[in-house]
Amino acid sequence: MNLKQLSEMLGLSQTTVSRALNGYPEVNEATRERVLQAVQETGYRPNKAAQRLATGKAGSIGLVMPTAPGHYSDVHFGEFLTGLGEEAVRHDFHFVIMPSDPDDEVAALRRLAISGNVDALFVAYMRGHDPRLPLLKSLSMPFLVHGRSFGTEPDYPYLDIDNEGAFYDATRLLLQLGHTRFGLLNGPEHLDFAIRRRNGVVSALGERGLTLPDDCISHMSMTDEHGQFAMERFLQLPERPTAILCSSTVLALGAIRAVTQAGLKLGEDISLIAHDDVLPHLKPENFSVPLTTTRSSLRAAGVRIAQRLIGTVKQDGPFPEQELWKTELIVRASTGAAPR
Amino acid sequence: MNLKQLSEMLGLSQTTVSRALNGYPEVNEATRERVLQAVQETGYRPNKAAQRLATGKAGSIGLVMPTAPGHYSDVHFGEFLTGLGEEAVRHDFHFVIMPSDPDDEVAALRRLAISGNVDALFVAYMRGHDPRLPLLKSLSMPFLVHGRSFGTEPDYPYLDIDNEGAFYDATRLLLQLGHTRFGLLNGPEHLDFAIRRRNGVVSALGERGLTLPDDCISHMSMTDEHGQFAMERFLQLPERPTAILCSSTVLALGAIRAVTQAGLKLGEDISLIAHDDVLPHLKPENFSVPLTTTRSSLRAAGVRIAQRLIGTVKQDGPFPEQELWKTELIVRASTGAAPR
DNA sequence: GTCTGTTGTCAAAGCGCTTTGGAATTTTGA
DNA sequence: TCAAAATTCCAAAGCGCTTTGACAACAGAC
Repeated sequence: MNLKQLSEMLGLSQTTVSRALNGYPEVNEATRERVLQAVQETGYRPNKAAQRLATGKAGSIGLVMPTAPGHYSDVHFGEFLTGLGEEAVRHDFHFVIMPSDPDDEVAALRRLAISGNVDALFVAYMRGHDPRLPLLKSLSMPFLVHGRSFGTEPDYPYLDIDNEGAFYDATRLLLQLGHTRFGLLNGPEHLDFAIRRRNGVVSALGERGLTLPDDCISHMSMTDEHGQFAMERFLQLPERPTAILCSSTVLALGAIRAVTQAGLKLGEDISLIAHDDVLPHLKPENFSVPLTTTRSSLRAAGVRIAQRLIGTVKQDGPFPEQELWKTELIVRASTGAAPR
Repeated sequence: MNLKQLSEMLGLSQTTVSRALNGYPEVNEATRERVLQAVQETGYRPNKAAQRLATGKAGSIGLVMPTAPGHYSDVHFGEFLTGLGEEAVRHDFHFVIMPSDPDDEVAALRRLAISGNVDALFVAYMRGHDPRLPLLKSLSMPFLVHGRSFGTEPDYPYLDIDNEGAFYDATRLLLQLGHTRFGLLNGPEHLDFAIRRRNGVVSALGERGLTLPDDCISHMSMTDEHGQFAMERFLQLPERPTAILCSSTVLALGAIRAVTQAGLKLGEDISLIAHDDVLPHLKPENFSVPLTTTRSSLRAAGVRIAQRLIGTVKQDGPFPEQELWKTELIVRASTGAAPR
């Protein structure tokens, strides 16, 4: 069943039927009703390829999925993708995913762009001085980045959370509780959010004349395994930290295991604040000691990004080019006064 | 730059240029060279939408990605996807991914099929009596399943590994080593592979007149967390098992942590065999006690599945409809004679 | 010299949709 | 009442590719 057949059936021209379906105003409401009715009955669905050819819009957004030997396809990515997906489905958009070795992302992104299969691009896992940015800017295709790229002029559309502010505030809270020795369990060193979070901590400490020693910073991909391992190292330091900042509740999971196994009490011997991406299977309030967190929903970010991207493609805009979301600092039981 | 312009530039017809590019035999080699040369210079790329419209092929395969509240987007899925991706890139195919709540997969699959964006469908995470199978069969679109569906007539194209055989063999090995009390750390109960693996164990035990008590079977999603937790429970049983079968090296990671923390020695007090999907970040030979495993590369399965699916779409076939891969049983240090 | 077969090329007909530029028809305003 | 404006619809021209059917051009066979 195609447009031609449908329109013949209705005794209308293809034009009118097409317009009725696409919500153009110049078609009589009664006629539109009749068309919609017929669509229901016949199960007509416009041919996507033809639509694409005629409109030049693919109805899809492309993204490169980092996945390669050694790369942990992590829960955070899945959660974010869910948000994107939720919104995409609503607009009958879809994703084209190009899996790629993280070292080859620029090339993968270019392939995706010139493949002609996507209207817009999305990138995440931003690094400092990210090499994908120049490519994206040169591509004359809408794009949106999740996060930012430290060290690059912020003249591109992004959605980010205030990582620096979040960790600055968290650090301040711990300082107010009397802590002086800090540890930071962070994401991979080259990633933008990790850089900014560290800066937040360092800057809050600096205001009190404190520093964050190198052996109290640990960069790693964010699995609970790594969290445990890194925390164990912290605990063996001669002057072990009493206050821990943690880039993910997943890391915190492991870190807390280490704390418990060392016979220490969370919230008493060790205070910990984790960033909470609102992963549905890992609620900070369900930890044996409920976790103090900085919160910002990764899924909500996914939804918003899909909205903006799809809006741009459909020219529904205008959307703000750049958004910086504040995080919430939620105090629970994992933070307490510094032990003396 | 489009076909028309290119052909005018070359003084050839669109037909000839098109044929030259698509490898038709009826075009002079010299002409073909000339065309290829021009393509190089101009950077001409055929418009995908037009190709799709003309050929009716989208050049893409669709899959539903389970991702929802409570669903762990696990490493196994990422690893498999990488294999699919590797092969897809080679053929200039791409994926269309529809994220979906696992409870809504049938609907998601249907949406994907009728979206007109894909030539073929792929499904994984098969369950017993999987409700997607009837849908797929009714859809008149090529599809391929990874795994099988226990309890459904196997009259659909699949690629699976011999899960039952793998766990049967592994159990036999442990029996030969003198073990009599077994534990099984398995994947989610409703999934096909988990069912078959359990059957393999039960059947090998049955031959010796042994059984697998209910409290020695644990079904869970395959994270190391869960592995640790389940193993801890096993260790507290009055008659604790000495031989453990484990559905993933990820589970094994946690299980071994539990074993170690209980002060037991792997390969002496407890023997363990895990199934190894060849996850690049988790090599069984690098475990503190190298792991005895049944091995089958998930990524290789991805590659093969992409091959078959793409081949089917391009009518390159014929491919065998159904493939059952044997696993390798590789003995390392985590298995030893039963303690007495 | 005609006839059959090959080989290399082309014009033109789709593929199924959107959109442009009117053309009918009805409503409005004076 | 009639011209102008608004409303509703249509025919036809693309979008950029593949593929069908036909046609020159040339070779070798008779």
